[in-house]
Amino acid sequence: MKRSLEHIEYKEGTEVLARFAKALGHPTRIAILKHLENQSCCFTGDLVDVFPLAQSTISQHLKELKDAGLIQGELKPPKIKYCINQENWKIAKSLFSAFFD
Amino acid sequence: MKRSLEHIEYKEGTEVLARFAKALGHPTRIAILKHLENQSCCFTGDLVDVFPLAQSTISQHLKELKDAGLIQGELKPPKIKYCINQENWKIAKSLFSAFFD
DNA sequence: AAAACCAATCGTATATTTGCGATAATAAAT
DNA sequence: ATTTATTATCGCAAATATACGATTGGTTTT
Repeated sequence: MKRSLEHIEYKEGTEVLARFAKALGHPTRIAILKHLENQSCCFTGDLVDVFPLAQSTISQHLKELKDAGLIQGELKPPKIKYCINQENWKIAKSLFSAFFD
Repeated sequence: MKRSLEHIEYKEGTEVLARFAKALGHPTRIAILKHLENQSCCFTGDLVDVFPLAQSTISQHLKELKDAGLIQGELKPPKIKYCINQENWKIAKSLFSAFFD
């Protein structure tokens, strides 16, 4: 990809916002988050039932959202309960609303 | 990529929101939009001076933003003046703010 | 200890994105 | 008509993303 060697310096918050936006940049992930907002929490299996996608694919999307900090997983063996990460959600919310004036 | 043949049906607004988010999913594009918000408008060349990226790379990012509907280009030969597409900006703003409760 | 359940991860294939230099396109100025 | 200025597009290479089936890793139940 021929990336410039040194890292570009962006203004405060720019990269964080882009990171959140990137995680939101797929309709399935938006749908998962909407689902979580309604249900407050849910298990991976619930989503596999809702979306016509393989379990591994759902799991991958959940990982993306988790890596971006938008959700968190709580162990409820043998399941995992996913919820919105309220702390980061607030940050995302404020970054987006600041961005849009 | 082994995509499912038929298109998944998402709720109203989900794909539009994901489309906007995807366009915002790169720090350079966030920075370009921030720049446009400050300057109100600018030329491709201005951005090439601001960012340590090749002209073709900047042009590509502008194309992405234009395709997503977030900006629009006005011909000011031989330059092109880019501005935020206020109409779609409002839509994006309201979709994001609705999404974040 | 074995079987069952659930979710993550691995391996793979394909598509898309990101970046660059080089080239083309368009319009203005000479 | 040629040159100049500005931006878009092409072609390439490398990185990421998306999707799947198969496998693995935990935990509970039998």
